Order: sequence, then structure tokens, then C-alpha cells
Amino acid sequence: MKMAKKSSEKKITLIDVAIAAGVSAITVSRVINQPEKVSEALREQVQKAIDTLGYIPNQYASSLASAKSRVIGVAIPSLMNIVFTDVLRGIYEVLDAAGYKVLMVDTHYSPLEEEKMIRTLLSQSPEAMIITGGDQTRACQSILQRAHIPIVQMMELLSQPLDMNVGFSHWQAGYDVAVHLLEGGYTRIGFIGARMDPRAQQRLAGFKQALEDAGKYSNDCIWTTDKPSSIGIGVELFKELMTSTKGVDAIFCTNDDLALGALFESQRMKINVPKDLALCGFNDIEASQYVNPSLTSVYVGRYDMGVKAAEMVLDRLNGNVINNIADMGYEIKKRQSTGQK
Amino acid sequence: MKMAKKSSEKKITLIDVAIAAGVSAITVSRVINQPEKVSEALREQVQKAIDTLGYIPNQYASSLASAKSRVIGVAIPSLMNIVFTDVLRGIYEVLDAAGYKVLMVDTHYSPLEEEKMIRTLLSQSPEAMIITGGDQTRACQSILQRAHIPIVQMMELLSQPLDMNVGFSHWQAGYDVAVHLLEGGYTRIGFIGARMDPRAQQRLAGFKQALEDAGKYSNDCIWTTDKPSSIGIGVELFKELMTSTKGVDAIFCTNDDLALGALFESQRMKINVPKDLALCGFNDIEASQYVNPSLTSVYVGRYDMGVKAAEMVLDRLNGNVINNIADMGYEIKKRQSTGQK
DNA sequence: ATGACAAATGATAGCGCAATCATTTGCCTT
DNA sequence: AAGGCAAATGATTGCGCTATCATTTGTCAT
Repeated sequence: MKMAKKSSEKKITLIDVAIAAGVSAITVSRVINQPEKVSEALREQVQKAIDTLGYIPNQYASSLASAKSRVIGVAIPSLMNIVFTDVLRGIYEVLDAAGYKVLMVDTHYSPLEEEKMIRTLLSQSPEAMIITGGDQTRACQSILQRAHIPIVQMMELLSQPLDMNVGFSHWQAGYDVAVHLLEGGYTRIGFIGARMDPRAQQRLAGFKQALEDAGKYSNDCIWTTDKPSSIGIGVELFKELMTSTKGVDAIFCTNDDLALGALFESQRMKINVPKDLALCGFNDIEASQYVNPSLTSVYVGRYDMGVKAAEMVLDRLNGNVINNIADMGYEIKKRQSTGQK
Repeated sequence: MKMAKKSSEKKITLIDVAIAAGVSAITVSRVINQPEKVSEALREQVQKAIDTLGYIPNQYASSLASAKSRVIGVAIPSLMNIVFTDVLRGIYEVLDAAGYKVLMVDTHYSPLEEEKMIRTLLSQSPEAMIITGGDQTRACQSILQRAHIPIVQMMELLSQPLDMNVGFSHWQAGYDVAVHLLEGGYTRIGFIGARMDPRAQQRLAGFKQALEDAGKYSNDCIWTTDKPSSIGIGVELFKELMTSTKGVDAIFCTNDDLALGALFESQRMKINVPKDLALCGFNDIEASQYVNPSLTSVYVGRYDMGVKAAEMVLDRLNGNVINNIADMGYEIKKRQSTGQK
């Protein structure tokens, strides 16, 4: 039955529904949260009142009373980077399906901003937190630990995680890329990198080590910038490296954007890839396998890593015993751009 | 298997801080929310207690008591599409800087899921909502309007927006692309599209209209799928269109992923772009200007649109009188891939 | 001084909901 | 038919904070 009602702006509360349905407030609460505890007759009666009034529960009152927020905080360094949006998607899909809300913050690659943002997240009483890397300030780590909630640090393997950890070894990946290029017969191997965050630095460190082990390391083949990464920056860095340093016959790019920039520019410069120059990227974005020549890159299960982080959180919240560390690994996708010289 | 709760895990509340600082609870509240109303001496005293105890305010209690959430709800169709993550980034940057939290939900392109998710958002008492398009269910539009908060519908221009609206005309953009291709001398012009959401359908409709106006429309040149868009799908659709329909000399791809797939595949098939085939994408992602040949595409200010949506929300919340409609426009970036035949 | 008034601080009362425990109802057992 | 018990429903209380109003303190002109 429809009531002729004025467009009263007063918020509908549990009590309003209870009165309309002729029951007590707690019964309405049960219909919403534990419907199996209410008889079918009453349940329908209450549901009808809810629908008629357009009642929407106040999550703040609910969370305050029950001390449960159903919120999980997620801190990522950037929304501009497909790496993190893919991870976020994995996290979101799993947590959303489990009935959790995801509260995401962007730390802009800054530990100080991260601390501020994590304080904000904690004020939402999240039931768990998923954060990026291990580069937090001391104060930040301290408040995280005092929150006494499950915490996942993701994207890289940490020697001393705060709690749980999912990632892979960037150092080893960098090392392996260098080995792959050396095996291809390339001898003067360069590196270009933008936005050198802790993980990119580890890749570079592993890469350097491998070249040093082979006696092929040369400092003037390394070209980096702190600017955000992009295809355009890849073009620039590539040109700078090629003009300033002669004889470079292979380049490891710290991500696929840079590598694509280098590839597209080398096409324009009529440099033959891979005969005259090998190119290797990182992350293996979709374009890498379709460009011509196809681009060698390091595949990383970004979405899967997000899924795993979320699953670890859920397991912990559900009291399941789990392994606190997950190494997701990586895989060098060897393609045309690093074919033999 | 619950762990015994140690007393050290007890949450620190306002009261604890007040006692530690030797003041009343409301004074602590003021130090946090209206510090200018507290004398400097007390303020320092309280701040010290806050820091020592590691106090973090409970946002739920605060929101419940003050009826202010500082939350803005955002509903986007997908986190997998750079279009929406770019818009989200614009929204996030502006709202974050203004002290608002962004609660994002992913509707998976489904109006039914959107309704469910928007209910969830509304239970967080958002102070405003930013949603995508005008494709909501009746029920959803109804609860949105009854929420009596500012609402922005974004991504496309609507004939009857619920409240505020920021976007551009997809129909006109599709029309203009067809005109551009016709002007290039192309006569048998096809279309490939994936994930044909309402906006992609409008682009197709405008495109068709232009071809019909020119007497060049042919139904067997239109190839679409409901699968999510990707470079890989672009490759597939392109191959299907080229093998099933002969003589196609230009293709409008409903986004740049598809266009890149078509471009890369045509390189492999030794089809000369643009001499034998023109390609035009949509969205103008970064790769489009760097590939060889560079890809004609329709530039859309995604980040700017997010910024604009957020600014409209803030203006409204701050009581500023503003225009409720914002046409962000678009621009066809004419590049090599649609050069003369 | 003495009031007048502003600034600083405090006491009280909810915000809307769910935990907890109390009460009622319905149904089975003997 | 009476007792016993589980299921269904309700009354009360408090989660942690802020709005509101009350009170105290400080400042200044007269």
C-alpha cells in the first residue's frame, strides 16, 4: 500500500521502520543482519516497511555499536601506474565479494604522505590493512603495529615484514634479466629507469650485480630520472642514453612504458631491434606481446598478487592458519626484442 | 581459536586522552577539530597526551555525533579500464586535497550491481556521490534522489541528469570521426567495438548516422562483441572483420586498445596503414601518439573530467552557485594512421 | 573597583545502532 | 494437561564522539 507522503528530508532510521512495521527496533536490526532469527511472517512485514520507507542503514551507528567496520584499508603509491591499479583490482574483487568495503589511499610514493594517509585509514577502524612495500616511517610502522589488525605488505619480499608479506624478489628479477641479455651475446648493456622507487632500485641493484659478476658493468650505461614513468619519458631517456654513450647494444628498461618508448623511437631512428639493439621491459603489460617486434618483459602476476593479499587478509580474519609469506615469483617472457644479435 | 585479548590491546579513546591530559573530553575533541578554540598551553598539553598514547580518533563515533562523514561515494563501471582509473585519479586528487575520503565501488557495467553498490555507498552517509552515466535502474535513481545530496553523473552528456552532469557527446564524437575518415577519401568504412557500453553505443550511433548521411553505410562492416576490450580482442575483431568483409579501407575502433591491436596485426599482415587502411581509435591513450604510424584518436580529458566532477561536488557542498552542466568536449587528434589514401 | 563581555573550558545529552539479557510464545513430551 | 525447552521477540544500555548550552576565567572601560 502506498502512502501519500511529503518529501520530508528527515532521515529514516531503524526506529521509523520499527514503528511502521509495528515491531521493536531490534527486530528490524535482526531482519537486516540475522534474518534467520526472525520468523518469516515478521520478516516480510518488516522488509515491506523497509522498502516502503526506503530505509538505508547508517553504517556509522552500526559500526560503532558492533565494533565491526567491514572496511579494509589499502595504501598504494600511485593511481597513475597500471601496476597498482591492477593490484587494486585484484584486492577489490576478492574483498568486495566477501562483503568488505575497500578504502583506498594514494601515497604518491612518499613515506611521509603514507603515514598521514595511514592515520586516516586507521581512523576508519579497518579490520585489516594492505600496504605497499616496507618503506614506512618508524612512526607509521609503530601505529600500524599498535592497531592489532592483520597487515599485508605487498609488491616485494621483505626481510622483516610487519606481519604478512606477498611479493617477489625484484633484485633477483633484475639479476636474471642481465643474465638473459648476456646469454644473447650482448656485451654493452645499459639501463634506463624513471620513478626509481625502492623496487626499481632493487631491480637495478640485481642487474648491476649480474653485470659486475660477468665483468661487463659500465657506469655510463645507466640512465635514470625521478620523473614519473611514461612512454614519452622512455623516448627521452632512450635518446639521451644513445647519444651520450656509444656502442650500447642492449637496454633493460625498468618498466614496459619506458621500453615501448625506446622501441618506438628506435623504429623511428631505423635502429634494428634486436639485431643492433636488444630491449627488455618489466611488468609485461598487454601491449608488449603485440608490438612488432614483440617485447621481452618480466611477467608479474599483478592481479594475482592483489588477490593473494586479499585472501591472506580474509584467511586471517576467518581464523584460518596460513603461511604469512607468499612469493609470487615472476617469469621472463623471452620475445623478439631480445633475440640473438 | 580466539586469542585472549590483552589489556594492552584496549583501544585508546578520547576519554583516555582527556584523563591523561587532565582536561575534559570535549577539550580534546576541540584540539582535534577546532584547535583555534583552545588556548595554546592546553593545546600542547593535549597534543602531547595524544602523541604519547598514540590516539587515533574513531571516525564512526565522530560521524555519528556530528552527522558529517567527509566521505564522497564514487561508482565506476570497471577498474580494468584506464578511462575510469584516470577519471578516478582526477576525482581522488581533488577530493583528497579537500580533506574528503573517496569510497569507490566497481559496478562491473551492470545497472543491477550498480544499484546494490550504491546502496552500500549510501549506507556510509556520503556527503555527495559521483556516478557514471545515466543508465541506473529506476529504483536506484529513486534512492539517489531521496538521499538529498549532490550527485554528479559523469562521462557522458545526459538529456535528463539527476542533478549535475559532466561529460561530452559521444554521439557527436562518433559522427565527427566518420566525417574525418570520409574526408580522407575512404569509402568503405568499418567499425569494431568491444564491451559496447551505453557510451560506445552512442559513438557507434553517431558514426552510423554520418555514414548514412553520406550514403556510405554498410551493415557488414560493423563488428562488435560484448567481451571486455583489450589489444588481444582488437587483433581478433580486426582479423574477423578483414576476412569476412572485403574492401574495407578504414576502421573506427571504439577505443585505442582495439585500434592498437588492429594496427599491430595489420603490420604483421603487411597491410599498409594508412595507404591501404586507415585506423582511428578513441580515448587517445599515451601509446597512440608514439606508435608507428602514429594513431589517430579522439582525445578526451579523462583526468580533467574527474577533476571537474570533484570540483562541482565541492562547489555545491561549499554553497557556491555553479553551472550544473559541464561539456568537456573532445578533440580528434589527426595522426598518420588516417593520412590520405 | 565593578560590571560587561569575550574567550576558554566543562557538563550533559544524544547520534543510530547492536550486544546483552529478559521475557514471551509455540511446541513437544509424558 | 502440565511441564520443559527452544525459538521468537523485546527492553535496556552503551559504543565514542560532538552539539549545545552552561559555567568559569580573563580583559577592559568606566
